[in-house]
Amino acid sequence: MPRAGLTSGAVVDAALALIDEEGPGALTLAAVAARTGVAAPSLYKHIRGLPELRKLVGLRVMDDMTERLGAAAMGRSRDEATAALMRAWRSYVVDFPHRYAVFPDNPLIDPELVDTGTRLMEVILAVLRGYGLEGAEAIHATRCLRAAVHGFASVEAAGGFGLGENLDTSYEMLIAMVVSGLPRPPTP
Amino acid sequence: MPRAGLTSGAVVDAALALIDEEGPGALTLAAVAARTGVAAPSLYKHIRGLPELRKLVGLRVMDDMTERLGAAAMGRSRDEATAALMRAWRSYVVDFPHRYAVFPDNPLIDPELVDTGTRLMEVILAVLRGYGLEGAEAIHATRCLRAAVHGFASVEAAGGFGLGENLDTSYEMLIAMVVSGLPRPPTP
DNA sequence: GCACAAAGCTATTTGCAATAGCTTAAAAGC
DNA sequence: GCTTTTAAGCTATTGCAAATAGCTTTGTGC
Repeated sequence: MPRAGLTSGAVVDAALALIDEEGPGALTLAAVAARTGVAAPSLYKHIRGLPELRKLVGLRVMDDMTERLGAAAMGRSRDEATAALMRAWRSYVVDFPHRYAVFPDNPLIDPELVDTGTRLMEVILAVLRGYGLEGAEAIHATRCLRAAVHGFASVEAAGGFGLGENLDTSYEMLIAMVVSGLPRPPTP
Repeated sequence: MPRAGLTSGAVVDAALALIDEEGPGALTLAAVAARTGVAAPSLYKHIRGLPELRKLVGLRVMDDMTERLGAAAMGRSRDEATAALMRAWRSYVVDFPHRYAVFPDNPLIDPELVDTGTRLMEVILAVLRGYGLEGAEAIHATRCLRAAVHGFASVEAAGGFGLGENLDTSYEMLIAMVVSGLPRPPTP
């Protein structure tokens, strides 16, 4: 029997493809094994089990988002940067609706996620530093931005907005809310 | 063997107690059966299966929240009502953190949830009507409010806010953002 | 060319949801 | 007050997916 040449990265790839195609509920070891052309127990040579696979998938999603958000904020500052960041966040959800559902719940608590989660949070903090926000005020503002953006994204990813009104319009209103609601220390 | 005298309501009660005590992951038919003093297959006399039980639990959570939110908004209007509504929403999460995690993803899409979901949405719409908001603008504003409030609540319920800063302060900032960002037609 | 680590396999166990089909408690009718 | 019937409960069984144990094979390094 020829060797499949799997790596844990390839297992995560297959898991993501599965999630994209059939939703988070389709992520089973049996399905991943079938897709990678291997028997289910063989996966344990690369991952410790389903919980770890979920964690690895979550890490990949966070990394991808960090890259996108960083690119969007790059070269902009203040309101421009905030709006670009928020639009990039949602665009990830629009591009990969199922993937967003496996975004880890508490990346800042779980020790195995805290590094990656912090890196993502740093992108937000960097944008807010453009307003001169530091310390506690920056934390509160980050939480507000995160809550608004994640709330919209998670509802949209779940298909939870019922009525037919344009979602872009709603989101632009949310962006305006956040932007105008950020504390504004005097510009020197 | 004495009869347990179960009803579907009692099954949902047991499910909620389990979720409160051990988290959403602990909701299994086996556990519910043990708690109600009945063999697992007996539960099927009252519920169609685990998916239905989850749905019933979700409905109860939505109903409870609707009651709380309605009571909070009662007798207030405009900014007062909006702030009270938002505080009541979060207070539910603080009181029942695990329960919030089983709040249905898309209550406005699923035909079996749409009535209850609409009733909840009506509470928000009623508050926004106090600003003279109608039609599309009311929909967009409702989505923003919902996104902000649900985003904060779901992150907090999952224990996802890492740093030690005071959460009440963060939330008051979010309330201020939303309140000041709502469209304001001229008061007659 | 051989030794050994790693990648793969089959077989098995465990936990839970779900179905089938039987038994008996309790309420409704006479 | 006895019978009839409905529905609440049971045990036994099936099916599925994760996980573990232990064997086999492939490929690399010496």
